[in-house]
Amino acid sequence: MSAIQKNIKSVLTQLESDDLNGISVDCVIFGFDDDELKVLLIKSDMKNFAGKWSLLGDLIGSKETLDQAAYRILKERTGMDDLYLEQVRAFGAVDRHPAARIITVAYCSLINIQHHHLVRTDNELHWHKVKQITEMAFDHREILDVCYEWLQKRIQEHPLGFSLLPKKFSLRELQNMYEAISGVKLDRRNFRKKFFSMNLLEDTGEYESDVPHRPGKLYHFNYEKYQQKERKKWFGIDF
Amino acid sequence: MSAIQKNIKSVLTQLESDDLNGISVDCVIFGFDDDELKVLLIKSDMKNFAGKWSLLGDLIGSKETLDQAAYRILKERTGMDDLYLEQVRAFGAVDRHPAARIITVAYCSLINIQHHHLVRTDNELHWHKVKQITEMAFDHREILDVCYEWLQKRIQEHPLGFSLLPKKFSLRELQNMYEAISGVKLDRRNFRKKFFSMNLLEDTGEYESDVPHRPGKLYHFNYEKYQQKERKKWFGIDF
DNA sequence: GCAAAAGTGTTGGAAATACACCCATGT
DNA sequence: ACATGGGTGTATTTCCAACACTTTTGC
Repeated sequence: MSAIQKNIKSVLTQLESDDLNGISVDCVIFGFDDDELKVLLIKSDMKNFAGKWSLLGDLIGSKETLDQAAYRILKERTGMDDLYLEQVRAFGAVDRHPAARIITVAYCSLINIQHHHLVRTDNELHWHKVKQITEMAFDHREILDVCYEWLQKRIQEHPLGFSLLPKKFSLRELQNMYEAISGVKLDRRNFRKKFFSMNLLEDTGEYESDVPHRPGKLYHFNYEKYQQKERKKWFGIDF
Repeated sequence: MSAIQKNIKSVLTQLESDDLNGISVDCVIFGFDDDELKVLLIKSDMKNFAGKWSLLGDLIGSKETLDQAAYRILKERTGMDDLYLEQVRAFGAVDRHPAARIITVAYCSLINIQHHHLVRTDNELHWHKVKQITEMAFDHREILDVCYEWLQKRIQEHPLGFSLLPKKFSLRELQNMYEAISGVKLDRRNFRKKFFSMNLLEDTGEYESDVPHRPGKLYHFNYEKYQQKERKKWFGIDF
């Protein structure tokens, strides 16, 4: 066996060994429309999962960070690059992908469905009602579940939910969004009190139009003011 | 060029391509001793980081899940396999590892330093005070910071802090642990009220010994009771 | 007896909850 | 005129924060 052959054997062995695995990024892209939480899915093009719905994902490039890969996937599909995006966690079951050992890092993204048009609509890219989704390809159902629970928790402690709404929104829309995501009905007056007391909603002076009732005021969320606000460090033990 | 050589070239090309990356798991193992939060580190054996401290990590095997890899690393170093362990998140900066493109998944683990003896103490495995750590190898300082913030938040909403204490502990120890991790001084009476009102601490009937003052009662945390307790779903918007 | 921490209740203020009526608009 | 949701205030309750003295043990 020649030296180069030995060298090559070593490389091939490495490939089978513990050292190398594939890594992908999967994006759970949530939208809010018609008072319901939706998620953007495509039809899987793998034989094993023919007809099943799948998250938007791709293998990560060797020259891009995880965040960059996630933004790239979003941009490819939505054409937008200013979306809210955050890593949730990695999923590493051995047999989660039938073709190879692929570990995936799940990202959660929030998008305003109205402001947005899908760029590539191949593979039947569609919005699906989160509540109505049943079976999915790979372990994507588990990933979706984890991301949905992450979102339910996260909207309570961080103002990311505004990314689901238009820049200018009514308090009703805001409340519907919170109710749809959390699954909890909230008192309208207390909800308003809560948000007004934060001093982060600014009156745009505009009103809803095309509603068959008294139009509500439109507000926008002042994110800069939120950033400058000092966070309280300790919230208190509660479990 | 022979067929095998072509094949090999293709494999080598793949190695350089976007498809394959290395994946590791790094464990941030916290302990609590002498009223201070500590973390378990080893001296890096990489030339680039000679003398710098490093988290406990390893490449993931092709037949093990991420969680299994993390438990394996813990077991190898501590000899224990019933530790609290939870994934925090993945880190994927392109140049975070000087030798290759390695993405790592960070896990946070909590251990009671007393109940435990280090099995392999090579590479100067040692406990370090979290507050006194400065420079570290790779991006491990960032990982540690993220995990520490994760811990500060997590102990408020989940009873994982008990893993840092002996099975039987005094309320003083419990409070010291919370104060050390959060960096916030708490009122002793209110702290007691809080924990007693949960009905999850059980009086063991035993008392501290070898303390130069009135000994305190020892309690243990009833985790089963905690599990059975129904969680309240909605905590309220607060940001 | 002295040092050092254990143990224990009350009170005032803030925040969360529950709740009902009039108003503006489109049809 | 009527149907629909917008907009508003108050009373009650619950939770949190502040605060001081007596008790028990080791030395």
